[in-house]
Amino acid sequence: MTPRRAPATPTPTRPAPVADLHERVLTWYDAHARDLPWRAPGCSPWGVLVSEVMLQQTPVARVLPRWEAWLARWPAPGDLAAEPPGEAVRMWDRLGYPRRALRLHAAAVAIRDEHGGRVPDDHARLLALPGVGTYTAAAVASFAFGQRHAVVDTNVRRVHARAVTGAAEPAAALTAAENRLAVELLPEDEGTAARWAVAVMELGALVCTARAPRCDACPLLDRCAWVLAGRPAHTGPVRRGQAWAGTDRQVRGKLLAVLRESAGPVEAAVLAGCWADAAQRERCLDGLVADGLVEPLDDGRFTLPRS
DNA sequence: TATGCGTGGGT
DNA sequence: TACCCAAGCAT
Repeated sequence: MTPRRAPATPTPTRPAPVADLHERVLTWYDAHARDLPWRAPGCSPWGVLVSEVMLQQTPVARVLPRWEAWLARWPAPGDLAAEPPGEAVRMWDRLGYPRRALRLHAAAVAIRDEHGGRVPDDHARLLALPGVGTYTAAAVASFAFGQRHAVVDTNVRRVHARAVTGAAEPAAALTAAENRLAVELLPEDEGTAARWAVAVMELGALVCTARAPRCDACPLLDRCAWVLAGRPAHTGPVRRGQAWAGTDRQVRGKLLAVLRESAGPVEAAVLAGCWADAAQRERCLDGLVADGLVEPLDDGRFTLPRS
C-alpha cells in the first residue's frame, strides 16, 4: 500500500489541461443540458434507476412517455413489486428488449425484500440487482446519490476516444485502458465528479455523436485530439450490423406484442398467425417461456407471466 | 470474449 | 431506400 498524501501547499493536483477539460465541459453542460425529468432535483433514486434501465439501448425520445407512465403507476419499488411481472412487461410496451422489464420487476422485489424498499446507495449493492451492470450501477450511484464514479457508457467512450485519445471511434468492446482513462479524468471533488459524469455523457449524446458530430458546437473543438490529428478515419474491424429480417428476435417481438395487447390469455392458434414458419415460431415461443416472458397455461393458452 | 436480445427514427 | 444505431446486460 502506498498511501497518497495530499500536498501541504496548494500545488495543482493535476495537470492544467485536465482542469481546462472539466471547466469547458461543465460550462457547456450548464448552458445546453436537456431538461429531462429524471434529472429534476426532486426525482427519486427509483426514478433514476428506472430511467437508466429504460435507456439501455433505447433512445431518450422513446423512453420519456414510458418513464412518465411507469413512475405514475409505480412511484416506489414496492408498488411494482406488488404486481405480477407480466404487468411490467405490458407497461414496457415497445421499448424493446423486454427482458429488461422482467429484470426491473425482479430488482423491485429485491429492493423491497433486501433493502427495505429503498434503492441501495452503494455501487456493490446496486450491481447485485437484476439488470444492473457496471454502467447502470455507476450511473445510479452518481446521478441519484451524487457519488464519485467513472460512468462509462457508449457516449463517454466516444468522447474520450475522440477528444483525448484521438481515435474516430472507441474499441469494439470496453477495454481496461478506457476504464483507466475514465478514472484518471474524474474530478477529485465528489459533487464535481457527479456533474462531470452526466456532462460528458450529454456532450456525447448531443454534440460528439456517432454519425455526424457537430464539432462546430463543441466546447473542445480546439483541443480535440481527433480534430487536431486531422480527423483520421476509423481504423479497425467494421462493426457487424444487427441482423433483423427473419431472425428469432423479430419473431419473439411479434409473439410478445400479441400477448401485450391482449387483456387475457391467448390461444395458440392466434400466436400461430404471427409467423408462418412453425418450427421457428415454436422455438421462439419456447425461448420466451424459458426467459420467463411468457407463461403457458394448462389449457394450452399463453399469457404474460403471473408470477 | 462474442453473441443474442426489440424497436423505430434518422440519414 | 437500406442501413445505422440508441444511457447495456447476461451468459
